[in-house]
Amino acid sequence: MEHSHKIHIEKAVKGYPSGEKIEALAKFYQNFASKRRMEILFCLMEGEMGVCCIAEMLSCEQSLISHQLKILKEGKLVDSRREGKMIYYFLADNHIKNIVSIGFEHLGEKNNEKIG
Amino acid sequence: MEHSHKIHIEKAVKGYPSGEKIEALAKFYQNFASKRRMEILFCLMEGEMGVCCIAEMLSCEQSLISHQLKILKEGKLVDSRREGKMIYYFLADNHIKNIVSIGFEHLGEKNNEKIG
DNA sequence: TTTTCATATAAATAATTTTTCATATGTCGG
DNA sequence: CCGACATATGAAAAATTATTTATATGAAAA
Repeated sequence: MEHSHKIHIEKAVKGYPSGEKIEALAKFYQNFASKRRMEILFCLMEGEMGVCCIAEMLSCEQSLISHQLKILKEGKLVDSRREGKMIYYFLADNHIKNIVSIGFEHLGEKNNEKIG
Repeated sequence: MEHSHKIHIEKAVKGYPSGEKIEALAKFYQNFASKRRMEILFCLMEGEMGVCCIAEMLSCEQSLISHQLKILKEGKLVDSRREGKMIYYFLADNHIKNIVSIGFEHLGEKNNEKIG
């Protein structure tokens, strides 16, 4: 569980997946494919946060954030809990953080135009 | 270089990135966020392939494939080389394969509704 | 129970993306 | 050079997604 990802990866790519799987995968990545949602995900990286707080941080309308949170929740990237009137959202699992980070790493490397 | 991704990940997530970086990241993931493009990427997983061959495999128009390949190329996910009249496309680097695979893994785990 | 605050939702509009269709470009064989 | 094939491209149409606006829901406080 602590060894390199490589092993899993090799396995995952074997063969040509079904149309359904490919579609699901594209849909999954769609969640990460908007600036707004990515910003929301970054807000939640440090821990849970209420809707209006997110809206403030990103200086945009509450209903917009609600809409995007709904998408993220349907995609199981985030989950929420209620506490009084407030509803706190949080990342659904560590994978999400990792996936964001791997993209981040990738862009970093591209920008550094690595020589090695 | 062969040890777990974890270390990089932790580092990558520290702090709140600039709007530009977040936008770039979202744009990067956008490449993976369409069924069509994901299919193309899977076509190229095994090796390079010509445009018309991809179009045949995915049974859709050549110009559609060209358009999508252009997007993928601009995003540096793929690159191409000419050989006579044909133009062969291939994945730009291993990262791409890995990112697809990690999403794949993730969906797999979700579907298995892991207990552990 | 009325008001207020936090959030959700529905419907309309705006913006973006995907697909198609027609045509252009580049390469090869003759 | 010409015709045929592989690919690219531009512009219009179709489809999808994001944003706004207005309103609804639900919990708490008065």
